[in-house]
Amino acid sequence: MGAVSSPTSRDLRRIYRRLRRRFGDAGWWPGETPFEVCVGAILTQNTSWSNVEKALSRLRRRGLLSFARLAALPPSRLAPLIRSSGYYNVKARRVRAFLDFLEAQYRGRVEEMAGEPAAALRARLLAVPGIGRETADSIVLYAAGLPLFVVDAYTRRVFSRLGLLRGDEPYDEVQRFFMEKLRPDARLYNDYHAQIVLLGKDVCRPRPRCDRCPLDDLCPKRGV
DNA sequence: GGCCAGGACACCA
DNA sequence: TGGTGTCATGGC
Repeated sequence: MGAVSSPTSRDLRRIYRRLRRRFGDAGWWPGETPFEVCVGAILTQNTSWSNVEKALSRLRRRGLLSFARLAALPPSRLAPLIRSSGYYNVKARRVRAFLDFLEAQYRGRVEEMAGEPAAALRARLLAVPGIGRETADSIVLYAAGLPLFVVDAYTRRVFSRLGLLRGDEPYDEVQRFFMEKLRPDARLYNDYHAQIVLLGKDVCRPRPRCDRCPLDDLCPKRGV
């Protein structure tokens, strides 16, 4: 149920190879440290990355992109610094909640999160207010390096364009769609999702311009 | 000036 | 359980 058609793991690998051919090794999450990845994952909620990058750069310039420095900052002082990322009051509180969690559970060290199973870490993160499925999975995969496939707006858009998803399936269902077909490999999940985002940014816009899409012959919307 | 962007959550029926 | 409103900036 859910998927419009029933692609096999071979289909997903074929799409991946096609994307790799176009974009190369994405080697991707735009963050310089695992800690930055966590902060970025929260700031990018429903926000374009360019706006997030402005906020991260601001924090970086002030030397605030570390647990110790950021934890010393109350949300009321963090909020204006992340203004460009939108929803800044909400996000300041969410960053704070994450920092409290990180301190309580992992002594403030993101690296220590990698020491437990992906599913267990995900469940813990989901208990943090302001961290939902996508943000939790982004942290698990891109900061902790554990194998969970990240589902985001790009994932839904690209694969619904391909006719392989409706696009409105529940998050966990879309995640299973990928994880049941791909081997549990964090590097694969990382790069696959990165490729999807690159394609989504590049051609699979809401108003599609599919003329340059490397998946043309797979895409029912070709020529739209 | 309107639309869109790598969500999460409270509230309501 | 599903639908809706809220949070907000910046680029095009």
